[in-house]
Amino acid sequence: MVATTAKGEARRTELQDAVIRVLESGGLGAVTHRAVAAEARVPLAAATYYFASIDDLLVSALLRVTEQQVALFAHLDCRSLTDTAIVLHGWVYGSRASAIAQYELLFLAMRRDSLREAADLWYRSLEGAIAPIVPSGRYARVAALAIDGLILRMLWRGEPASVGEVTAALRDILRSVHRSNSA
Amino acid sequence: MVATTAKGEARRTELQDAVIRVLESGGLGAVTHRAVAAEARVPLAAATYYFASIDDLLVSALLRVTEQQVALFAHLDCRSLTDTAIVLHGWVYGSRASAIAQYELLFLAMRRDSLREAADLWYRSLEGAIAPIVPSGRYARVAALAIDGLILRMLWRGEPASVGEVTAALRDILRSVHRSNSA
DNA sequence: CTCAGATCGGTACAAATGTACTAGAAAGTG
DNA sequence: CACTTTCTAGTACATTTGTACCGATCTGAG
Repeated sequence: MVATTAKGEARRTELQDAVIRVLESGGLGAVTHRAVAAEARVPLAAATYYFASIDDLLVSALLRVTEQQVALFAHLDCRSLTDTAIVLHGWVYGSRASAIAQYELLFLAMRRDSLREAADLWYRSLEGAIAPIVPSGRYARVAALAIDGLILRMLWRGEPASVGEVTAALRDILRSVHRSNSA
Repeated sequence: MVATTAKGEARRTELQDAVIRVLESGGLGAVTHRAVAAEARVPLAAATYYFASIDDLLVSALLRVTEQQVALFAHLDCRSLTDTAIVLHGWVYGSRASAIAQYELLFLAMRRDSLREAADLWYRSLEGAIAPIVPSGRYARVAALAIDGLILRMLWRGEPASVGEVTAALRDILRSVHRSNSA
C-alpha cells in the first residue's frame, strides 16, 4: 500500500501542496511529475511513487484544495455584509494566482466525472458560507448565482477592484433579492 | 509575411478551427502542433509555419471563437424569456464540449494579458445579448451577474438541465431584478 | 532482534514535443 | 516572360515527458 506511515503521509501532503504551487505559477500545463517533485524538494521517484499518473496528482490536489476551502468557509464570519466583502476581496485579490489555480482545478472537474463530487462539495460550501447574509426564500438561489458570477468577474476582469466596490456589488445583489422576497 | 494569399488565409482558418476541435475532445493539454495539424489534415510544418508557438495557436483560437460568439449573440432574438432559455439551453447542452472548450480558452485569458481584450469582448457581447430581456435600471447588473453564474452552474453541475428549469431560473432572476427596480 | 512490507533515490529508456532546416511548388508582380 | 516572395512538405534533432526498474534503507509488528 501507499502512504501508510506517518512520514509517507506527510510527504504525500507535501506533494499535494507542491502541485498547487506549480499550478499557481505555471498553470495546468506546468504540472508534471518532475516539476512537482522539484517544487516539493523530493526526488522524481517520490512523485511517481505516491501518484502514479498526472491525473492522480491533479485529482488529489483538487481534493486537498476543496478540503482547505471548505474549512476556510466553515470558519468564516459572514454575518455582516462588509465583512463578507472584505473576505471575498481578500480571497480573490490577496492571492489571485491561488484563486485562479483553484478554479482551474474545478474546471478539470467538468471533464472528469471522478472530480464531480469534489466540485459539488466546493460549490455547496460557498453557498453555506454566504447563507447567513442571504435571506432565505424563493429568490435566495438568485443571490447565490449572482455571487458566483461576481467572483468569476473579479477573477476574469479584475473588477470590482476595491473593497468598497465589492461591498456595493454585494449590497445590490442582496437588496434585489430581499425586496423580491418580501414582495 | 504569413497568410497573405487567399489560400494561406483559408488554411489559417482551418487550423484555428482544428484547435477548437482538439480542445473540445482532449482539453488544453491536447493542443499541440502535431495534434492540430492532424486534425486539420495538414502537415506538421503548416501548423508551425502559421503559428510559431503553442501560445499563438491558443490566442488565435480564442480570437476566432470570440468572433463567432459575438456574431452569434448579435443575431440572437432574446426578446422573449422562453426563447432566451431555449437558446441558452441549446448553447450549453447542445454542444457541451464546445461550451467548455470556450470557457477553457477564456480562462487562459486570466493568465495572459494579451487575451484580456478578447475576453472582455466576449463578456460584453453576452451582456448585449441578454440586454433586451433585462430591464434597465439600478439592478440590471445583478441580472447579468446571476445569468453568468447560471451559465457556469449549468456547465459545472449540469443543472438546471431541462429547458423548463432554465426558464424558471431565468424568470426568478428577472423577477427579482424587476421588482427591485420598480420598488 | 527478525523480517516482511513500505519507502527511498537513482537511473534508464521509449514516446512525444517544440523547433529548425532545406528544397521545391505556387503565386503574385514587374 | 523572369523573379521575388509566399507557401508547402518532408525530415531531423535536442529536450521534456511518463514510466519502469532495481538495489538500498527505513519502519513497524511479532
